[in-house]
Amino acid sequence: MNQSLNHRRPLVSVDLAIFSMLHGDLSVLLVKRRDEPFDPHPGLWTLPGGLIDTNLDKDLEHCAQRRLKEKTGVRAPYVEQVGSWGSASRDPRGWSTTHVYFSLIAEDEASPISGGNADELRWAPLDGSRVRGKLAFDHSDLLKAAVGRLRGKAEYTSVPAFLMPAEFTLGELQRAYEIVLNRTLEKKAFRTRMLATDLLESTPRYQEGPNRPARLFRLTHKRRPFFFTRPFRPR
Amino acid sequence: MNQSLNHRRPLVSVDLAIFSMLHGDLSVLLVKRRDEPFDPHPGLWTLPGGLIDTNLDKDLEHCAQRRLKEKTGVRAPYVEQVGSWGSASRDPRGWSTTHVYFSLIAEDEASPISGGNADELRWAPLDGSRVRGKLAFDHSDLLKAAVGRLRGKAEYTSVPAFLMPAEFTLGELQRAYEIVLNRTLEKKAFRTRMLATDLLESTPRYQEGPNRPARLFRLTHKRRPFFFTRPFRPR
DNA sequence: TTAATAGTGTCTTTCAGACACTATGTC
DNA sequence: GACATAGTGTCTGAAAGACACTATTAA
Repeated sequence: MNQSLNHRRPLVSVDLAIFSMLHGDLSVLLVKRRDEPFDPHPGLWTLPGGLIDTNLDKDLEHCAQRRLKEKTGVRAPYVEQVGSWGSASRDPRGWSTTHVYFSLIAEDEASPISGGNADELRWAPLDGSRVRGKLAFDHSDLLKAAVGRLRGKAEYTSVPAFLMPAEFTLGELQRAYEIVLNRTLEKKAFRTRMLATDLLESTPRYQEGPNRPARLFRLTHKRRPFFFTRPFRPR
Repeated sequence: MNQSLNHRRPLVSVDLAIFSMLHGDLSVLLVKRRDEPFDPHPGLWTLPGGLIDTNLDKDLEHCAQRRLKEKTGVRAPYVEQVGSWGSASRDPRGWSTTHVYFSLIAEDEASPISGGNADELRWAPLDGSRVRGKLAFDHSDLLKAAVGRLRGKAEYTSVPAFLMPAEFTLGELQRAYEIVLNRTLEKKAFRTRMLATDLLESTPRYQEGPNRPARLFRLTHKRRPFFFTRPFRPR
């Protein structure tokens, strides 16, 4: 037998940074680790995920979708791989690797968290690239990378549109971008940019309010995000 | 003991797409698999890489650098993670994952391939995102993703500059971009863009030729690539 | 001189930014 | 009417594109 196959094999897991926009905050879903004797970091919060199950999962994407469904009960409109991490030290149980995905869930899909198992779940609002409190393992780093990717994509793609509920106004979409980017954007430029894509379609409905009603839009059935030719002006 | 630790562990490897510009072709370094009894795909070519050695490697980056050094004998000026792949079917020996990195080697560093072990190595010129001939495992897909990343980065970053030798002319740099992007670029726009960065510094030397000598430039000691505010115009 | 590539001047085009303006609802 | 937010008209500005022009070498 080939000697290299006898190398000690690392642990392999998939972790998810599942984002949603809740009460005006970009938030990420966290799971509390159970208090069990041989578990490292019992009681600490982590990104949802876990070891690959070589019987259940046919590939990494599939594993990510399975975990997502398990925690949120929904199929996310957008999932993207952020990257992978692996080292001898990130998990006290030994050499381990993780494949990190981020996904965006619409605000109105985000509430029914659970999905079957009784893990303790919590939506944590982001403060910059961090949440309050310490995360287990290197999950703060993973989260930071995922938030960085989302912010980066917000500069020049339509990715944040996947945070929106079924119907939404351009004002709401702009606010979502502003929260992700943590800066204000110019209204006209934003609207022109968004309407130039083939991603939004106008509905015949309006959102009523204490002032002029706003046109409701919905996403067309494009799966892929739109890439703008220029980023928003940095400040 | 936690049951999940008893899951069968996947194989974990790191693979590298090492690019260089050779004789006017963007080329990638390949290794020939040895003809051994239990090895899958004996005699086929693959991207260099291999299983993580949990004794030697402290993390994935370190493993990538070690493999790179092993094959090329040089430390690449640029290494970037492309992503990770994993499935039950990509390796006949069982569930396996790989972490893919791409790196750029200057033309004048690329010749002394070897580095200690006597693997059969070859620089294969790229035709689109492929090389002539079949690669083992899913390495054609990994290569395609790595080439796609390099091309993508060429649109709006200075990344291809890391393909250049110690001193080079702006014309040579433009040709490198044109080969990577597989289209011509407008000279003035290209020069203005490149000189607006703080990446190039003028040397007092010129490259002599059968016509007007061209100023030689070198890279400043910036490690990070420069991100331009707009991509080159798509065609 | 010619051939060839290096390098520039300058006008056009594109699209984001700024910002004032109008529109339309509730109260 | 006031107020608030929706939505537009239009000028400015920054950087790329086009392309003709000049510069400098060898032969």
